[in-house]
Amino acid sequence: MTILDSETKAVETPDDHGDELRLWLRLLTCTTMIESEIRSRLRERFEVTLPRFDLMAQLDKTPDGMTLSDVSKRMMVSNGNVTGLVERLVESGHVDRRTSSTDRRVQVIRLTRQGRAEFRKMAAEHERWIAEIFGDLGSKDVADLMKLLAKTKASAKKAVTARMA
Amino acid sequence: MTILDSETKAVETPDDHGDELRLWLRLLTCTTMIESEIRSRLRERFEVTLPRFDLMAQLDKTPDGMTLSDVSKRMMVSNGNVTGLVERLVESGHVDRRTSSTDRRVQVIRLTRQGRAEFRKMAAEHERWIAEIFGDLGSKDVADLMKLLAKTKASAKKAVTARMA
DNA sequence: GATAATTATTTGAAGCCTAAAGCAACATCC
DNA sequence: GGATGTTGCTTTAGGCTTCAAATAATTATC
Repeated sequence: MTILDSETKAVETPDDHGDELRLWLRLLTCTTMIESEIRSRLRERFEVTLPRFDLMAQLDKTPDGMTLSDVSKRMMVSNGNVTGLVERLVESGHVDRRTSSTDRRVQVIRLTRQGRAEFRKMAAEHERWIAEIFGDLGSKDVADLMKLLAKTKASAKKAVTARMA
Repeated sequence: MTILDSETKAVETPDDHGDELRLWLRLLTCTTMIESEIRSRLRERFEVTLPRFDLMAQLDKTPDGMTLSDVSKRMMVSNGNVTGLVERLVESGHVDRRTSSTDRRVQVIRLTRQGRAEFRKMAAEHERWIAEIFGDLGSKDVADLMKLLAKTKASAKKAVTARMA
């Protein structure tokens, strides 16, 4: 709802937040579209799900392994979620899980040799897919988007923190 | 990996797609953070989930009701998913479901009076939350982001279409 | 060293989501 | 008007996700 002020210039009412809402919907649509495309391709080409791929990506960065809690924090998902995810990856032979020798509560997980080899192949293709998907953006677009999203992220983080306080 | 060309200007190797990958991760992080904040608030304040809220938003726009297939298309989720979602909303009294009089295969769903009243309250707060979350962005930022995301969406859509062909 | 508090993980209940198979009702075509 | 195909929806099996409760092991406290 816009009104015209005395100088006949469009002015928004104090509590019109339609622009932000539209921005949010567009952001969501965009992300969802890309994410579902990535899911489809991972499934078609490698018969792997995105959560599994993400978990393997974390493990690929830490050859010495991680504890389940580490994974949970890094991926920002619940502990119980990681338990099940790891269970299935152990099942399929991609991940090795063993109890820590110094603390018997702790499970240390690593990629198996096969898991690492497969992941590397997937990651390489994945990177090409992303490049293709963002292909029509020039390098200035990419830089601008990075900046604006950084600002958005900071703004969102502030709102999250404010609510928690 | 960047190299320096004869004029000492940074140039990227042909197949370096790191920037796009970083952009994608930032986009994903940003969206996920906002989405999970919205989920939390909906749950805390109204004890409602995001999928339910989204479905009610669709129904609020069509007072004459929609068929399950309509909902499925609009929300871009599977038919089976909608069946379950609607089941729970009927259960909680927010949605009314009845078989079409002209085609006994078709289920027409609408918001109940109570469902509509509750949704309106939720939607108003939701809009304020979004405004708060994007609060640090100026109106130029918002406009720029809209434009860049439109471009991104178009680029992604092209990649999706190309794969399907 | 026993008790209490903390930490790491698992389990269970519930919801969300998909793909694929199945069922019922409608539409078409001869 | 009966066989064939299509459409709308539900069901099933499986995976992902959370929260909360339970277990087990370690650390801190006295």
